[in-house]
Amino acid sequence: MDLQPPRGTSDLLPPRSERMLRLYRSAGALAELYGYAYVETAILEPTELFTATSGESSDVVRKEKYTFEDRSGRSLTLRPEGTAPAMRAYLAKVHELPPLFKAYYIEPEWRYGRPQAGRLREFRVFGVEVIGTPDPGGDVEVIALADSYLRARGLSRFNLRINSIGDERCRPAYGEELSAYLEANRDRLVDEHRIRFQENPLRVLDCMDEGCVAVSSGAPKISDRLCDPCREHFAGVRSGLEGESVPHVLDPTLVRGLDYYTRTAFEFGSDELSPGQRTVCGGGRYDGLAEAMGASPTPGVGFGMGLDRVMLAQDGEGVAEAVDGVPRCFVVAVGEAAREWASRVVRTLRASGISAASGFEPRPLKAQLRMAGRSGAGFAAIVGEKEAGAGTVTLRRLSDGQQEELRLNDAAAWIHSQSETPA
RNA sequence: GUGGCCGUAGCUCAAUAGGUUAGAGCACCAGGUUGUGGUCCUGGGGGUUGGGGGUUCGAGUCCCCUCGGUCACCCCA
Repeated sequence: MDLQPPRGTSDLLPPRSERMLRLYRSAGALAELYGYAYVETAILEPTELFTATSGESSDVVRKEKYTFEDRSGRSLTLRPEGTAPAMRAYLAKVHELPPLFKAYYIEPEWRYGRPQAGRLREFRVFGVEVIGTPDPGGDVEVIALADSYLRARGLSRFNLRINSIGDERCRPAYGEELSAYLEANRDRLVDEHRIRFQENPLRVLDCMDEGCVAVSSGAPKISDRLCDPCREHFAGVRSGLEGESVPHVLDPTLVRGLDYYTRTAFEFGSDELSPGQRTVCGGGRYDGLAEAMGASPTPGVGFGMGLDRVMLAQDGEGVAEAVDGVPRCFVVAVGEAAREWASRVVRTLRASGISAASGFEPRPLKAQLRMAGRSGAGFAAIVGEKEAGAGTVTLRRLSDGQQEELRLNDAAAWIHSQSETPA
């Protein structure tokens, strides 16, 4: 039997699983500090939710859908992104929720494609959404939150690019102008775009093909064509970021891959990752999303952050996150007669707030001590016939071998009094 | 999804131009030390060479398919 997880998925085991849990917990803590509520949505959605919102021309819908039919013939899709499900869930319960709804989630998402490092079919995402306000303050807050999170996770070698891609008032006109321009220069575009630009001309702008780049550089810029409200909104976002001291650069070629985005688009990229997948966090405003689902207009802004990539960026920057899940004290039982007392020791330590573990099996003392050392524990509690008879426990500091025999009731206090950093 | 590279013990690797029972280090287990780990010594377990098929007297080595990883592209988290 093949023990590998399915292609493009990954198992997480210590220490990486511990680090990932750290990323989850710190994400939750930060989001809650900003006043965001935790939400969960179904991992499966009707396929239509994504085709109707992301857009038929988006890559997610065209070739990355993880789609199958259930037993009743319904087409279901493993969510490739979190915003549409979050908005769907919000709209379904809109009357029970506050008009300004700030939500965060930590969830797996799926995209079907050829996997490589930092690009998985199943990947872990920390996302936040501010639903119910068109104010640039919302944009600024989610961006500042992402920036703050990355820095708190020890990262510094990343940058933030932002752009405004307009809204339904100014984008269509710009799109036509851009289309006309691309049409006139189509012979210089890469093959794939000669046809495709008609579906969504904005897409050509972030193409890395030499010819496309050359054409893009001479193309009309959306920033020069924004309608007044969009221009004002974007100015608000930028000055807000200045006010929050969030470093960023304007990138007129930045376009989001999903159709529902309006106005603000942004991406955080890590210098530690391969150029092709350096994006660690992407997001933007989606004031048209609710309408795409047939609901009344509801503005929103948010981001999705790829935590697998955040961890890779940490690897690249040499960030060492503290590891949990290691017992403070490893209890060693010598001989059958001491086993009962040993489990009493384990219970007592735990009741005093000291994480304690044992090896379960009656192995030789040296083997158990080896296990204690391997476990990463700071201390070993040696319990044999002698201790069992005397109601004591021998505590050994594993960093230097110093040890002391104490009454069980004094053991926890003694460990607490020791240095917090066992070697 | 397109193209390239890679795949030998848990890990890192070795195995002359196809040639006998596929080796080593680390890790793991046991003993030396019947109550003291991380050092040392001795011994031990562990591989259908990713899987399948083919060529050959003979395949880890050559060919095909397949699975997986990886890099670039597409695109993004």
